[in-house]
Amino acid sequence: MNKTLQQIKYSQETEDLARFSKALGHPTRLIILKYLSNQSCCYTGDLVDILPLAQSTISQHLKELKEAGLIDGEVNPPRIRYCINQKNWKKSKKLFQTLFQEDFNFFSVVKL
Amino acid sequence: MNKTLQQIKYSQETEDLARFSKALGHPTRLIILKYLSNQSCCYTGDLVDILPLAQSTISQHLKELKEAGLIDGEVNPPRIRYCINQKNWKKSKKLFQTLFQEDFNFFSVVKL
DNA sequence: ATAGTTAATCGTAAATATACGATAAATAAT
DNA sequence: ATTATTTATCGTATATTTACGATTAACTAT
Repeated sequence: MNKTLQQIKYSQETEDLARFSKALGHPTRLIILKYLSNQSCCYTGDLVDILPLAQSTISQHLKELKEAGLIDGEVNPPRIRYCINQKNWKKSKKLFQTLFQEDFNFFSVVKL
Repeated sequence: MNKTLQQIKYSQETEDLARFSKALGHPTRLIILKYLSNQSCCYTGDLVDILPLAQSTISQHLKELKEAGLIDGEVNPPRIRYCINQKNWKKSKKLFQTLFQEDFNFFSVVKL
């Protein structure tokens, strides 16, 4: 007797952590984030110089990081200046810390 | 003048962190891991009872967590006992800590 | 006005992920 | 031996991801 349900309602924390994790789930995006957190900010072109990937591909990765909330893009024509979104970066740091805490109460954190 | 290269060689750390992140990048898998880290171990059936998903879907998620190295499955017929792989769990914890460190040297961590 | 620069977006192809039901395998219980 | 239990795997459909080149948009510089 299998259950069928397309949509599950997860807690906000679980959704957030999954979204952040997913964004971190590609080596190229990790490189971008590490670069950003070191340089504080950069332009798309800086990354195009560093990474052996097409400009459009890098732009796509930046879009995903932006949509996950991990970076911001400030228009500075004709370029766009990308920075880490400090608020969400800290938020994701906290969520990961909670996940890896030695002891936590499952039911206080996990709500389906 | 766009670059074209299908395969990029990332550092082992970057690959590992991306693999762990990707595995964490789905709410259902987060729930499973949180449950496991609380219960220490469980069977597939326990998760089928908790999660409103088909048994085959849960089995698939367990497979992904296993392939990422985050859990182990010990055959205990006809059931399979799943536990967190403590070694890799700690490893991923460390990798995330490094990622979120306030200050680190980009070039000491990131090697393309 | 024209040309150059920067970076997003579009169109597309291939691969991967997510979900399901059905089936199979392996064992335990009757 | 037969039946029940547990869980992986198969087949499949749909959605998403990842990559590319080409194009477009927005601005700068000449």
